[in-house]
Amino acid sequence: VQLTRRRIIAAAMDLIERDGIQAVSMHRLATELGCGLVSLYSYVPSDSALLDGVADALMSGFKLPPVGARTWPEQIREQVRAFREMARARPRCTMVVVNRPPSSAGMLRPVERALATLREAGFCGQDAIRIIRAVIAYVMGSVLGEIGVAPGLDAHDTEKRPLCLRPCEFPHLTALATELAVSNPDADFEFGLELLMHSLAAMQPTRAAAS
Amino acid sequence: VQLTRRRIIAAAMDLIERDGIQAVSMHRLATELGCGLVSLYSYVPSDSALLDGVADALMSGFKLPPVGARTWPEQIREQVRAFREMARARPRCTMVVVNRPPSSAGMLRPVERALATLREAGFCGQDAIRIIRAVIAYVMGSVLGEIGVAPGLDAHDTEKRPLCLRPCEFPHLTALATELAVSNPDADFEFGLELLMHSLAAMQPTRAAAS
DNA sequence: ACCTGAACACCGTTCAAGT
DNA sequence: ACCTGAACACCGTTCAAGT
Repeated sequence: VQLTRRRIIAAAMDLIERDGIQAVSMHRLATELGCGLVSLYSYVPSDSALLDGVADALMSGFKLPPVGARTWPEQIREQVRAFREMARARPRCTMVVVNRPPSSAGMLRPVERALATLREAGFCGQDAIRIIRAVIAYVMGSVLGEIGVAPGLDAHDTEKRPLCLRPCEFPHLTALATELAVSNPDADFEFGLELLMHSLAAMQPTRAAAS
Repeated sequence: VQLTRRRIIAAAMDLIERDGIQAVSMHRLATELGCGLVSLYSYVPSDSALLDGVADALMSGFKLPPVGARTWPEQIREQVRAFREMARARPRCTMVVVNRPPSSAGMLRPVERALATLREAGFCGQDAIRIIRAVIAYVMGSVLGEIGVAPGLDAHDTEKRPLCLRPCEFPHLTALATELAVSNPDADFEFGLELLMHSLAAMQPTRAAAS
């Protein structure tokens, strides 16, 4: 079985998803792959480069939804939903992406696509960039809140005690405890997405003349 | 000089802000404080608890803007801007907060305040929660994108090469390279915030009857 | 009883010694 | 020339040995 950069990164992704990011290390990865520790360094120059590779691999495997004959707001919505689906399917690997600056072409492909969608809809470059940045911020923050808080993703499975609050200091939070406990991540995500999309739809430029 | 949990966490925050999160460790913290390594463990039970303490201390020090006689949208805006100011003042410590579930009362105080603002404005508990979650997602994502990408915040000062892209594969991104290079974080942040607030203002409930 | 030095099992990375 | 075992300087945490 030949050692490859591809194989190393795939093993790292499996390990991250199985045991958490804390469990990943060069030593562990080497034993997992049954190869010498030092051999890894000829394919992956460092720890940090390994995580860049994981982020790139994950985002490259992320299939953008087909363009089809949809309106631009629906195209944006679909793309954002697809990203969130990936986050739910591979939460721990996605956290690596979220915490890493875009360091490779694979991570920018969805941005390019969104840019194309918005330019085609008639937005100028400046507006398209701003819109994408806002949407990315919302999506990243949602994913962070949704899966970053999930149990076991942090170190040591810290038993999350319910963190009981003094009602006198937190009257509203304690009053809404039951509403806060039952959460519907899908509905919450769609709600915030609609807030953004509703304002964006109102911003839609009048399409220049013909074609 | 008495050793205190307070002093330990303050030293950790200084160290994080000065040398980055990667540089923080129990060993290093002990030498920084001039105390024995093991002494730390009587005040901070673990590595992870230390970071929880940092997150809590930072958020507890975060001064909410006074309520004054503003409208609720302006109150929300001000609170969100205040958080972002803190993020800009202490970027590395803020990244700790962003990557950690709300683990203490200090981190929930701003949420309580926002909940009060929205309830007073006439929103029901469910709506208030959803709104806050959406706003938090946007703010967290913005901060993550804005300061998480900043140089030197990651490990080893990875020389950020400009990541040049092939124009044939990324026509829009390369065409907009100059627009992407000059970024105005304040304006970008406000733009996205207004997208949210604009939709929220349209959602404002008709205030029930009197008083 | 209390505090902590030395120790343990890890980690990323390097380098010289092997083939 | 190439690959890698052993080594180095770290890390979090523990425990028994000191006061």
